[in-house]
Amino acid sequence: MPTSASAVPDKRAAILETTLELIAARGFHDTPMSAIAKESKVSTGIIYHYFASKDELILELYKEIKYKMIRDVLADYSEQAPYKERLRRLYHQLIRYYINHPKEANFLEQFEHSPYNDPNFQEVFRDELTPFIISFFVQGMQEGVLKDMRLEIAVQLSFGVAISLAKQHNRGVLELDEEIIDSAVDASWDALKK
Amino acid sequence: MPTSASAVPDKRAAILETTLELIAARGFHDTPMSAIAKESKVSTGIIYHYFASKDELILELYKEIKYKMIRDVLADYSEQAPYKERLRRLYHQLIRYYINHPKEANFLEQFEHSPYNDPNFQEVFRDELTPFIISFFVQGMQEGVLKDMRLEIAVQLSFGVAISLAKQHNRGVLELDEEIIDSAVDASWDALKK
Amino acid sequence: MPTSASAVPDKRAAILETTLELIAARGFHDTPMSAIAKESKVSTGIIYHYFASKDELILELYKEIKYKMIRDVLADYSEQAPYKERLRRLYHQLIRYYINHPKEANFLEQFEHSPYNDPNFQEVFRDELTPFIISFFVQGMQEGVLKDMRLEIAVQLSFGVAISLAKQHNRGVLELDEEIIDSAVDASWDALKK
Amino acid sequence: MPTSASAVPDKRAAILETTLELIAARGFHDTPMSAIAKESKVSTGIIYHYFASKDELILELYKEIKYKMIRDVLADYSEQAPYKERLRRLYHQLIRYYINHPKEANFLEQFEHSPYNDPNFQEVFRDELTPFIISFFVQGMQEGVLKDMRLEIAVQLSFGVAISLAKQHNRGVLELDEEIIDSAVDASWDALKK
DNA sequence: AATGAATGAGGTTTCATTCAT
DNA sequence: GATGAATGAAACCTCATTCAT
Repeated sequence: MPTSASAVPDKRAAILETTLELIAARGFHDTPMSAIAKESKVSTGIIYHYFASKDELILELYKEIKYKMIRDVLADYSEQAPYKERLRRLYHQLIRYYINHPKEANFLEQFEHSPYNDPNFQEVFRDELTPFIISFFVQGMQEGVLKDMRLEIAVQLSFGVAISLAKQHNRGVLELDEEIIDSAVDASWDALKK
Repeated sequence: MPTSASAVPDKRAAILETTLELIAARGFHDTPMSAIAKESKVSTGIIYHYFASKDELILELYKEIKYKMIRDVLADYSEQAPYKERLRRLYHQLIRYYINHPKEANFLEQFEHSPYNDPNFQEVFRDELTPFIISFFVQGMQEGVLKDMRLEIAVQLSFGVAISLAKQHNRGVLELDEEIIDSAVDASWDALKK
Repeated sequence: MPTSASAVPDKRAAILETTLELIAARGFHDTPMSAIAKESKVSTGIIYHYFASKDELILELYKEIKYKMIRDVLADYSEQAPYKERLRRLYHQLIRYYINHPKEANFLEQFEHSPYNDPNFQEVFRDELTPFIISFFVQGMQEGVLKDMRLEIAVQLSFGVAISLAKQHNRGVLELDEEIIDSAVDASWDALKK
Repeated sequence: MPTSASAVPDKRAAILETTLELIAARGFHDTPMSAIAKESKVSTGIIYHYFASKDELILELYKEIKYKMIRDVLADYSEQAPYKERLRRLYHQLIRYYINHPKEANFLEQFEHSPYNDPNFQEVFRDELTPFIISFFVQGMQEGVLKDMRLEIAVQLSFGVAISLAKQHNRGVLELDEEIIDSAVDASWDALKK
């Protein structure tokens, strides 16, 4: 009998962790609930105590990972630094997160390119990153340091590129280091700056 | 009794077309063979006459679409034009293909972010686009018109951005036109050029 | 609410029993899992909870029946009786088992003449009857009461004949009684004795 | 275009031969018509030109093999030889056939222990061996050279044993030679003779 | 005679979910 | 909270048979 709170195994967390691992390794279509239960060392029944359905479990996992990622990436952001430096830090943070959390990165990619990521869901889902990014680029344009261009283009030329590079690093087809990342930042900067 | 070739119902093609439509609309995990058969107006059995398994069907569909895309995108490419113009044309062709073939684009995205796209498969798969793109950027750097940078970075700053924009257009979150595309080309060009 | 153990429906046992009945009546190739499920009054799914596959189910059934048969046949065996008497008792017990368990007998015959009975399986399968029979005949030869002959020949001249006769009885082409069995024992004895 | 009769491939014979091979190797339940067609290098359709159904094909194969076996076994039978010698020759011939035709032997065993061998079929099937064997033993008893016993017992003590030994030889668990066979004949003879 | 594409019922197995304990 | 036996619809795939050519 456990006598301290910490001795209670947090089944909910174990289920989420296992789900992440299995989907990262085998994909949505090869991750049955039975495998999640077995790997988590819980019964199938208890999963339905914590999550209404498999879809709810996956959606919940997505939310938690996405929020954690946003928190991480924005952690050391400072309004004080010069604009390009702020871009550089975000760029690095984004890549760092993807590289340090390959399973999470893989899951996010799979999710966002699958039918789970339907419009209804994204409407309900409160993403705090998008408004931040919008204001980041709007601010740069208003300050006259960035070209006037569609925000979507600016995002892809910077963070979109960062994510693509991190994905290639995780796949093992491109070895990133600080220098290479900085060269990408510089090139992106050339694309964005007035 | 029809005697023309067009009267021959090409079941194999019908199956591939239906598979594309269903996966684009509903995703891998919601596209059973029974639905493909019904929608194609063929029996389930005949699918296995043309394709050894569901996986084979999906892999074959991927190959056919990818090859067609490559052919389309490279169709009007000309070595004669100045370098930036050649980039611009590829950029536009890529976007045009994605916009004119939203189902194919969607399928490619889903496939390439799913476990179907495992290393074993890509090793066997003969992609003719990658070598072309490599030589395109290597040439630009050797001519001194492009910055020296990792090819992967150059690719993302140009074609990666193009694809991302086309995807957003197809999702309805960004309305692309020639002018906007050209502004993206210009920004990419600033990123790449020496 | 029933509280006795007998109220617990032993689905595993029901599945095995039904499988035996159906295969005895209709053969391997006409005994689908769906029929086993329906006849056992269980869902198809639960069969796979107890048995990994149809083959596993059949193999398991074979093992259980074979072990039970061996136990039954050897039940009243006594080292005390004279040699011929011991032979006679084994002969009778074997026939009795086959006659009293026609479904089991039929299943064993079908199994042992089918590809299920491949060498790999028999190697793993621990048959306790074979070593017993070997020592039974070796002992008889060492005591000088039996002719020296290959064990396989001795086995067929006695127990092989017993089984064949029991099978014919079960098929209704030969009505066995104690007297007829004893006449077979006597003839077998003439074949074996020195 | 074939110009001689011998150039015409005898598809019917090829189908029967392939069926024999496949069933001997893989069993009834793993020998689909498609495999028979492929291995025979004919179309599936043509099988139905020669045989009304799969069951007909198998029944026909059984008949042909059984008749050939009977012809072979009885080939050198002579009423002239002394009784025990006649028994010995039949014994050897039976074993020789089984050993020289392992696929046929295997097929016969599988067939006769499967539901294909139902009473309706055996009633229609004109087996010329059974009447021969009956008269062989009846004659021996009438001549006073054999014990009076049920014919079924006599059959098993002689030919039943012979077949069992041949089967064991084919399975590789018992190496038969003339001497061993003769020792079995002698033992059987002791069982049968008055 | 011969082909082999085509059918579709039915085979084995999986899996999200429920529920008695 | 927790278990895991149980359900049954539905998944993928097979296969005997047919039929237009």
